[in-house]
Amino acid sequence: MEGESRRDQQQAATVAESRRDRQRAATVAEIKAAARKLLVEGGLPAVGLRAVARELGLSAPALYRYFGSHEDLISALIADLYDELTAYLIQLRDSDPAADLGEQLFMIAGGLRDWALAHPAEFGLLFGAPVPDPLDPGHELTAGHQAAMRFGAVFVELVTKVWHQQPFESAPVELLGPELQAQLEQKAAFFGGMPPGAVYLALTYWTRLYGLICMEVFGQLHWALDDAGAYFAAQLREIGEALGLDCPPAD
Amino acid sequence: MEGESRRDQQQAATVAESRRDRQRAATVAEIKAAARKLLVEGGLPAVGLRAVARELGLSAPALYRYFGSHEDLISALIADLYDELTAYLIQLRDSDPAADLGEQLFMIAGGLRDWALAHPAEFGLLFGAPVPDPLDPGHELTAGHQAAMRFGAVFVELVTKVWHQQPFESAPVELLGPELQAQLEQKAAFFGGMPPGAVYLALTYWTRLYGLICMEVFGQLHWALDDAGAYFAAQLREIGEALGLDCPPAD
DNA sequence: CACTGCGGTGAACACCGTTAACAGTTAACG
DNA sequence: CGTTAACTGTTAACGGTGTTCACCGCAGTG
Repeated sequence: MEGESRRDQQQAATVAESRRDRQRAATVAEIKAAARKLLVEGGLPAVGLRAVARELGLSAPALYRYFGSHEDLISALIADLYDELTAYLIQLRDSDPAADLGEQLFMIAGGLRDWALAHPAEFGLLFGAPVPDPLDPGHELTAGHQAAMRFGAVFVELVTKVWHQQPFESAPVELLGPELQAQLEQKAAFFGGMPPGAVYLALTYWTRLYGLICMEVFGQLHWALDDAGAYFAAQLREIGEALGLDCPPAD
Repeated sequence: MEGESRRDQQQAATVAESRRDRQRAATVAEIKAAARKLLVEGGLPAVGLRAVARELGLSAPALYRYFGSHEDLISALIADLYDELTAYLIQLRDSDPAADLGEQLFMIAGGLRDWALAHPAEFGLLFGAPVPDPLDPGHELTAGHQAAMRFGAVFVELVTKVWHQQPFESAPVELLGPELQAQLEQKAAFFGGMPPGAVYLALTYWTRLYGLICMEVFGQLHWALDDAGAYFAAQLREIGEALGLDCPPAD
């Protein structure tokens, strides 16, 4: 938790970065790169301290100069992966200047699936592991949590932009019920002031997208479908219609 | 892989179960019960060979007389958990003789969620871990796989019964597209001869249910909802409507 | 009876995360 | 400048893991 308090203070006070600091940052990056490589090659259990250390010709205890524990390393890795995924989706979203908001929504949805299928181990680490706690104890925000929020914000922001551009039909009150209505209303600010029925649809979009990708990556769909790609596309069209988007027809 | 070949052959040949065999089966059950207990108390990492052995006053190597490896024990545990979950859902489904098929579908959906929330560690073990392979290599069906099929069959069977009783409106061809249409048609036999558009809806039912429960159990919904119960109920009503069921209104 | 094999043991191997004690380099300060 | 402190690395060691081996006692059987 307090691995290098003094260094952080100094770094916060003076923006100056000495040679030591630069080399240290480089080593940290090298460690995370090695951990990432091991994760890709052998999954999470392959990311051991000794394995990472061996990857850059160090001894295992040396890593404790950079990370407080094995768990800290994994957490840092998770945060990095979130950021990488977020950057990838943003780059994908802005890749086609002619794409409207709806098309952008489709693009990042497909992009998330592509990334998940291309990096199953990383995806499982980010989304398959149980998130420890929301904000119950001292609401200590892990770097991973913050990165996860930045990631989710990409979707939330885009959905709200879609709604503000052309409000889609909200889910009816009879469907939600009073309790859910109240909960959604409470979170309205987070969704750019959308009404509860619209927040519900935005949440549905995310829930279904997450579920689909999870099932496919975790191989939970093999029994029913040989190639889940077409199914994913159809589901995406269905969700898009609910958001008032004109979806491209099935090819 | 071939832990006790001779014993299996003998057991297959003669149904007679000697006292030894009975005691052996009892010990196996005891081991799995201890493993289960440790899983509940401390999650998967708490299920160690030495810990299990300690639970019943044995040495760790003794367990190798009953399970070929730690992984085998976990696999057996997974299979048992699938069977337990399946039994629970069946019992729940048949608990109310007055319930029609649609109500039964709601009951097992809610039952699955309840079980998942009550046993998050077990749920993560069953559905959060990546299923190794569908049937690519020698399609060696693990006991866990078979148990998983029995579990899934409960849902498939009930959905098909619902459809045969009162066919719900199939998803339109334009939504599916030719490729998905062909894939679904191929799997029609598995779904009791339902048309592709109906199989698609049945699959959607399962996909959304899985995604919802996964997200909630893995804590991936905390940022948006304080209590996911109401959201789950609304989603269930929405899915039920797609299956032509008259859903109870939100309370 | 002798014999076979099952169920158990403790010792040992290789690995893991982690800590402690120690040494060399490097930056900072009087 | 020299002294000192911090930083970065080492090796040794502790307790933990899954796993294998050699051994041993006892039940069941020919």
